[in-house]
Amino acid sequence: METQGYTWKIGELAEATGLTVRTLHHYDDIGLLPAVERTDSGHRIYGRAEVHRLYRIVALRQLGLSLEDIKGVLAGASDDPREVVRKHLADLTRQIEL
Amino acid sequence: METQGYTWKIGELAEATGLTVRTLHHYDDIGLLPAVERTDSGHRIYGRAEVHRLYRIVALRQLGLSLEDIKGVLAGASDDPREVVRKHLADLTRQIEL
DNA sequence: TTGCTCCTCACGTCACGTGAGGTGGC
DNA sequence: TTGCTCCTCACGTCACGTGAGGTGGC
Repeated sequence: METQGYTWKIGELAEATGLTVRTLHHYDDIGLLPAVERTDSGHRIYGRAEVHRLYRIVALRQLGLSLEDIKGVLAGASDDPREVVRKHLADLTRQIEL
Repeated sequence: METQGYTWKIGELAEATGLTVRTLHHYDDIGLLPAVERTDSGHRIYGRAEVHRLYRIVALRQLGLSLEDIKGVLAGASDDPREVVRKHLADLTRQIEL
């Protein structure tokens, strides 16, 4: 089965999002954003799904979620992501008010 | 010469700002916010000036400045702090646009 | 062949977190 | 005396940064 549609190399994805290649390596290493495929020479290949996932990662990071928490949000297909973010904000509020 | 007016212990300052005691220890360690005085038993004492300085630190941190840069901004009496922040934002913009 | 981009270690860094073990003031 | 807050090490953590040394495709 071949990868469909347009694909991105890691440098292109970094440029498009303003992240560094190292950051994308890190996201791959911890399983937050694995490359969908590797070329024969080991180069990471990303597809449409990965790009969409990355934009969600960036948005959630912006809200102050840890990478581990983001992984949880994106993994919970049935869980309401809004609930997780709401909980995170509630935690922060509680921390400040204590 | 005695410390004038109301003074804060580190725990009070932490509670008032929502920071942790450890964070204030760290700011003291790196010289970003030294306690104005110590009690005989070594407890840190903060005065009005330190509280004001801390609020500026928190605000600048919010803008994404590193603690080292914040130190620079707060040290430069004659430099225009707005210039530093503007430079920082310009740097970020450039990074994103590159 | 020259550049540019990609790769994998692997140590460094920044801003603290988190005990460990102990002292001090109401 | 009991609690609570404070202290100093000092190692750990999170999210990458930064070379070091090498390969690969246009």
